[in-house]
Amino acid sequence: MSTFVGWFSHSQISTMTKILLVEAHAIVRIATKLILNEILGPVNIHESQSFGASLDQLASDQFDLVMLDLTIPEGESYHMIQKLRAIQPGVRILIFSAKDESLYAPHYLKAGANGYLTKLAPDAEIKKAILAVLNDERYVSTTVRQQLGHNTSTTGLNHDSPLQYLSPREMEVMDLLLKGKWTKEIAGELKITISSVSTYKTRIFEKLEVSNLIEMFNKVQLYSGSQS
Amino acid sequence: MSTFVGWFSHSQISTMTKILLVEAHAIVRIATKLILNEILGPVNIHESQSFGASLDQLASDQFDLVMLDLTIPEGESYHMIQKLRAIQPGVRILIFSAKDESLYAPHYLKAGANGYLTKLAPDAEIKKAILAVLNDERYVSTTVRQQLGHNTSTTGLNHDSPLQYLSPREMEVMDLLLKGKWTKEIAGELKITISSVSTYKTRIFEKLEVSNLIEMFNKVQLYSGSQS
DNA sequence: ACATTGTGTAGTATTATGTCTACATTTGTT
DNA sequence: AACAAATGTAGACATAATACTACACAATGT
Repeated sequence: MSTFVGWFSHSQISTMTKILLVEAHAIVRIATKLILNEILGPVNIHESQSFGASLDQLASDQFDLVMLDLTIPEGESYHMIQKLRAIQPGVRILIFSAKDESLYAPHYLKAGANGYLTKLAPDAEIKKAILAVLNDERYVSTTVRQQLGHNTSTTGLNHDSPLQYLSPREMEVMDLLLKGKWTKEIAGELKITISSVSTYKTRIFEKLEVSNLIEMFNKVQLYSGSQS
Repeated sequence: MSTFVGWFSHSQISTMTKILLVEAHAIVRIATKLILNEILGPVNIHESQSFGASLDQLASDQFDLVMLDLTIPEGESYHMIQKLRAIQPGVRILIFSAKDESLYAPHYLKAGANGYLTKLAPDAEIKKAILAVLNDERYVSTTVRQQLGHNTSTTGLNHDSPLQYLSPREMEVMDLLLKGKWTKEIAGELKITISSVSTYKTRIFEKLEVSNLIEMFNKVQLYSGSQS
């Protein structure tokens, strides 16, 4: 059952490949390590169970790849990409998340991730994604690839996720809103005024064509089955 | 690194232990199988990627244990317990979910689950949970155990939904709230003052033990079952 | 290079909502 | 029957949220 695929091509890396798993769920880390060993052979894997911890690890060690879960404790949505890159500009970042890819992938790719892999992906797809990113290719599922291609408006019909039209900041606010945070709380968390949060809220509602939280909840739920 | 613990005690089961993993994420299934093999030795594992599929499998095969993720496609919150038991009354059910245990565990235990294991649990805890449930013990984390102990008033088999404690008027207001109506609108519709609506809202939140609309939404979803 | 749209951010005035308190009616309980 | 708890309802007052408006700066289109 060993599916050792061999070293990834163009192997510029002479020392052992070093990978950081940023993932709070032990059960996921276990299987990920297994898969990494299957496709890469002996490999140097470090783990973080919070985003803060991952920053520390990046600061003290050079990594080839970071596999990043989005629902990590201390997570800061798309800012995480920037913060990781601020420490190691060249590090490859593969998002590995349970959040619906068609909803979130475009945003994270835009923010600079090298790939977005959903946890719904089968075994083979996971391997493909890891190898692709290690070879400096961008990884997205075919679904998302089509989605990204489509929305360059050729057909009047686009049944893409409405979330695509949200700006990064709006996205961030929406996530917090979806967690049940109130305006004031969000303002504090993002260190902006309540007024600004209100503005985002208004714009989000407009873009999503909803008029209240519940409708928004339903609309997003529609596209994003699960995440917990 | 093999942590084979041996057969679980009181092994009434002569044939090979049969386990059903109801889990949409391949990555989680992989590690779970690994762990099961570590603690139980050779074991007969089946997998379902949707709740519907799991019902089919239960109907055609006898299982010792079902490990059930709550965010499974076609999932129906706590009704799933009843439906599984309707097919195999004696089957042990261990919830294995990423949802916050202190919020959800009590409800699922009341609904009849044999244990609630969070995906945040470390390796060792996962093993403990599986073995406990296979030995017909109820498994909960120590956190939740304390939580359950606290409200001794509810300790007595009260396995109904908190929605039952709402008065008719409160129920009415809640329904409107769930439709996204705002306070003012509800007041108009029910021909009472805004102030009264506010009072109901407060009482509803108290009874449901939630602090905002989103939590309320989730809680109600939990008890009033399926739709998607 | 210039015009336009999108994005991040707030101030202020206005409006909505929540909190605390209160009280008359039911309803439930010994 | 007698008393306690739950229910339906509000007023006064305090706090929170929104609508407008505005503006700088980035991104994009022509």
